[in-house]
Amino acid sequence: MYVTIPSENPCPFAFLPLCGTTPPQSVQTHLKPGAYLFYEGDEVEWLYQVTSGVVRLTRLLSDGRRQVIAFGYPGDIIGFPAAGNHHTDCEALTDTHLQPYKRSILEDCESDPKLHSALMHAALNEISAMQDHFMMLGRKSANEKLASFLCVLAERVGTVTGPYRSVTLPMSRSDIADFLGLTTETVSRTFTQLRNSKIITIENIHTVIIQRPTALLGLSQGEHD
Amino acid sequence: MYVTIPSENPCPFAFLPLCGTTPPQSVQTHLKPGAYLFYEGDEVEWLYQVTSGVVRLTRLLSDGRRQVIAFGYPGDIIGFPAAGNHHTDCEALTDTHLQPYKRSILEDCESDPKLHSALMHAALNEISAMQDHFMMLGRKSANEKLASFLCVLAERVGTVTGPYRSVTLPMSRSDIADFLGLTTETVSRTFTQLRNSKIITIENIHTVIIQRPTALLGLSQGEHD
DNA sequence: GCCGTTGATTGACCCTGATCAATCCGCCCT
DNA sequence: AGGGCGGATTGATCAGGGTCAATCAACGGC
Repeated sequence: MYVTIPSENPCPFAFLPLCGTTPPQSVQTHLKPGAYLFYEGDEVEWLYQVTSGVVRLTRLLSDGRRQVIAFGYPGDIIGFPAAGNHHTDCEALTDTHLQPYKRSILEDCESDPKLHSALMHAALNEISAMQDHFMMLGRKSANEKLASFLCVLAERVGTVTGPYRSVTLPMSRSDIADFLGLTTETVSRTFTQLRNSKIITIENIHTVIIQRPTALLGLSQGEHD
Repeated sequence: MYVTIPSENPCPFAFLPLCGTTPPQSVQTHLKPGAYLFYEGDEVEWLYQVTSGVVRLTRLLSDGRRQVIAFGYPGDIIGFPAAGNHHTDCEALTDTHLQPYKRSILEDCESDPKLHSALMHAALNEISAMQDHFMMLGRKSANEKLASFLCVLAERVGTVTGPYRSVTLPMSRSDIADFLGLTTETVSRTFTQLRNSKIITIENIHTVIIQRPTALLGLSQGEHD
């Protein structure tokens, strides 16, 4: 999941299970929180579609700076190889179930052309979503970043609670910070600001209720206050 | 071209012409500086490999903020579709020659499996390079950004002039700024800093000579001064 | 050759968000 | 219940880079 440009009526996200084959015994298809699925540099044998739960993809700089590349939500395909290797670490944030696909399906379009094509489209959509994310990282303020993040999450995985929509945040504040190119302190302060302006309420540390979705959307697009 | 993590001995960039077929008459394969190849929202009919010259891919926010998504240098494939459409504008910065490939080759792996596979790999490499670029946009200082940018360019398209390596910058300062998530003023000041510390000399506005490549590389990785 | 235009550079100042540090809170353990 | 731990919040301060504005330089047109 990337922070793409949110809109009032985005095309509804389509969770498309690519394939219903039963996974081979040899592959991990369930992860407990904190478990790693792969590390940067590992050879790619499998791609995965997240079927439930959330994973986090990260990349590290030698001096310890970290960038969260993406969060993997149900429907997302993760593990695209470059030169045959993983270029991020992948850790489960919650109990996660995965549907594995052999990497060879990317290279070989004979054996399962339909799946091959589906993975190709997933890769192309990935590129487009990442382009939107560039805009967010390079050009948006802290306010806009967090507002955009919450909008996208609400759209993707928000649940309706009474008259409002609530969002569960399985990741830590520093995960959010490293995703948006901020510090944990700034993320925390920005949450507080949003709470003070009554745009959100913070039910608990992992649950946010969006009180004024239109205001949040406005903020995400650069309107002030 | 993205700003990937530079290293002392990067794998040499391979300019792989994907295919030698003569282009169909109907497609633009040559662009003059300032000419647009496509706009955001256009339907994708063709992908292109840049064979000579440089193009610029941009995305605009409704309020005018701009992000340069990538520069297209010889060897780069541009025009990957998402939902069938272009998601950036593409303008030529110099005289540019292009090798077009029918978009259908992405969807259909029957007619030209080799080319299909080559385009798939280009898309996968694109994803990986973009991940590196995330790190740069989200986590690097202005100094590091510009140093990284120059390192990558020197590696990719630098030419040897006497004992030094020089780089041609066909794009404007504000193109560089919008690529790195900075302002033109900051880009300009950072160039001046690099010049003052004798790491580069600025031959003219579009040509930089790298006097101390190791120092530049160090800066790009976060060493101070 | 001279101006006008456009992009680049430089300067002065300010503001957002980083940094450093001090609680605070929730949770687990005994 | 009490204590300890890690993450979150809040506060105080600072600085990197943005903003606004004033030259400067290159180039094209006449």
